[in-house]
Amino acid sequence: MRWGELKREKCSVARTVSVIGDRWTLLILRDCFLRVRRFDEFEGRLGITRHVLADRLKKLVAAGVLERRLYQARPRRYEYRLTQKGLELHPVLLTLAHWGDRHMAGAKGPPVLYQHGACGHTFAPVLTCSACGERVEARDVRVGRGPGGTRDARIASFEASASRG
Amino acid sequence: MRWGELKREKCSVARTVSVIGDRWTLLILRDCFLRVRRFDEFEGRLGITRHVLADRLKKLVAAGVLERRLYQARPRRYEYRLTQKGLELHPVLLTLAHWGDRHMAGAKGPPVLYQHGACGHTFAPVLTCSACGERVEARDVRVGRGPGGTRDARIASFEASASRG
DNA sequence: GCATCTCAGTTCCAAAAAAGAACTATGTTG
DNA sequence: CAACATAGTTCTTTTTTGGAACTGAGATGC
Repeated sequence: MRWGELKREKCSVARTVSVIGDRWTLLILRDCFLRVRRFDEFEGRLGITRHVLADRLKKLVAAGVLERRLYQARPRRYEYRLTQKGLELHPVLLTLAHWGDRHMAGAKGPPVLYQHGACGHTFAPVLTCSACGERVEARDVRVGRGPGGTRDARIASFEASASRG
Repeated sequence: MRWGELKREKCSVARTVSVIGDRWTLLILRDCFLRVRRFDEFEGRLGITRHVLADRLKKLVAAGVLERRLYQARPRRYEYRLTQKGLELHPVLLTLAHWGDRHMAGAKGPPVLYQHGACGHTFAPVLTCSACGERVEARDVRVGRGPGGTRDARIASFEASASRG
């Protein structure tokens, strides 16, 4: 399977992976959330080749995750900013970072801490259920076929017994 | 930068990406959460080449995300199962899938639905703050240097004003 | 007013990784 | 004994990446 074919898969993970399932893309997005916006700053921070950086930025713009915005007229210079669609990747990056904090950090502890503006506390991200508000555990999630799905031996077709949260 | 160098970066996103930042790896993990465990079933479902599949499984085992377990003695056959470390990637996959549901689904709607066993409802994952329990928004998170971090122009060194949740 | 600098790319070649298909190992089944 | 099953490995071709140099459009320094 090639990159292009992936986005045609009937699976939201596959489709998401077709956009961000690449190590450079994920690191670019990490920096976007740290307010990095310019080509040279991405290059300098990431140690990515200009070639690949240009390619990934182009793909992210095409996917609607970043927008290329003119910030200077003469000479024309562009920067890259997260769109709303891109901003909504925040939970992905945050859970990714949290897993790394838990499982890949050295003896000294996590490299960064996150502070929740609303309450002022340093926090860890917790995934909860939109319906009941309780914490969601891997073992306690059942997967069933949705309206846009096709048959899959691993996915039950439960008659959605319930409302959406 | 090569794959191997990535895990030495002092960033939890980079370190996590060094383990799962690859499209095939993410799709393999998706299937793991659907209880796929055998080489041939991964191959058949994913359309991955055996070569790459063997490589990715080996890396995931080396990273402690999967374990290779003997399930039949003669001939010796192994299957791959999520470890606790691997199970804790569930929030990553769930947020990934949710983003795809919101932004990449076709007109018919999302391909799968998630049911929360505890409450029985179909739900969407919501990221909340471990300290106050409220929803966490991208714009409302500040990043500061943690105990294992080094200087970074983009990361403030806030004197953690608060407890950890 | 020419050389140098800035920033956002593009181009070129060599090296690494992935696709695709066939082959191996170890046994079981008909 | 031939065919089947499962989990890989090996081989060759194609694609992607790394690395470094080059381009273009102006701004700045001397």
